[in-house]
Amino acid sequence: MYSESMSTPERLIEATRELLWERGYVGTSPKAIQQLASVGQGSMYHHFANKQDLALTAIRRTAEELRATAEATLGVEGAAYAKIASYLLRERDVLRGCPVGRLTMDPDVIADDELRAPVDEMIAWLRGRLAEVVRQGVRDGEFPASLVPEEIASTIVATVQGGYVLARASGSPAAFDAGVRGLLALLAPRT
Amino acid sequence: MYSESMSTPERLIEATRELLWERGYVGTSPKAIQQLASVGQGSMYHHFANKQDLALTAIRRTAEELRATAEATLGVEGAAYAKIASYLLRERDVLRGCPVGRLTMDPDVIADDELRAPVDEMIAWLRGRLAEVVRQGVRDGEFPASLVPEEIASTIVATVQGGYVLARASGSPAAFDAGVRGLLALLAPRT
DNA sequence: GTCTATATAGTGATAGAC
DNA sequence: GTCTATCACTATATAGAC
Repeated sequence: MYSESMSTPERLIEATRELLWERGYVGTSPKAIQQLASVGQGSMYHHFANKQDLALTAIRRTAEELRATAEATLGVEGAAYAKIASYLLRERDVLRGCPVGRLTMDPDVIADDELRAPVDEMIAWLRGRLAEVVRQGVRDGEFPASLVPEEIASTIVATVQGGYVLARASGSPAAFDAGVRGLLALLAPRT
Repeated sequence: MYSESMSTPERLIEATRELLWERGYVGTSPKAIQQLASVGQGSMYHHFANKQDLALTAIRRTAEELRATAEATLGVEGAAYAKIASYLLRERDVLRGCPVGRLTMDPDVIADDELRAPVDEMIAWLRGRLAEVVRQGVRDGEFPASLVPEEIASTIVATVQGGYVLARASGSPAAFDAGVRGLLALLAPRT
């Protein structure tokens, strides 16, 4: 239930973001969105053409938010390892999973190029941004020159996305933390 | 459409496995199962109490199969790194994702302890089994003693599970391969 | 064991009044 | 902009005949 101070379209978008995160696209019905947003059937279809249209708006906003969150941990001054650690160790609602990554398991999102696009872009951007940081680390002698920045970046993103899977399977955030600590140990500069 | 030589329950289980992999629990309807299995409504409810019952049978079988597949790569004689590489590099239908891991993103699976149990057990077993291999590697001096086997095992499983996310987001298996190569580079014994 | 009939609720909209 | 009515279809079964 969203504040009455929010406009109707705004409440619909926020309700959709919430439900997409919780239940995915296939598991989210227009009716559920309307109820969570306290908006009538007619209103919803006045502001948005259909479920896909609303979901697209919601996904784009969520992806943009995640990008900003990541940049906040990676865009600071400092050593590459420290930036990566900061990204990996930032506070997360682990058991809820990643609101963007989880959409990749949704058949209707993957089947629809328009819905998949913002998901793809966000993850591609993150891989590229992390590759930059790894490249800096190699350049500074922090990491061995044998490492391929794009590969390590993919490993980092995968560890996070997969960490959510482990955590949700076991019902505990501990599994996520274990995976992250393992990766940090592997990345740690040998002194 | 499954062979007529398979029994009715068998066709139902196989159809359910297929659909759970493709569309998840929330996205799979009894009707879709019946059609794929070429089994009538009445037949399905004769052999299985309901959707949950059938899904449970299907999930258990898939988990068991995955366990056997993993053991085939990890249970051989050889160095720890080689076993891990063999596990990571085995052939996979990358764009389809993991038939067990994907269920962790399904709200109705996570909300139902009975459905979650086989998923949890399979992933817990895999983490434990990989931890054993890492422990062997540490014992043999293949990996630094500073590594915590349970953590590295979690990182390995997470990289695989997350690799599927990257691949499906980008629509290409290349992202999965990149993540795996990055992890193998980090694990590679420094000579 | 399999089939058809029936049932309640939900899905994803469209139409038109207010 | 919002509301109610309506719609064809699907979801998830249950009941009972064959």
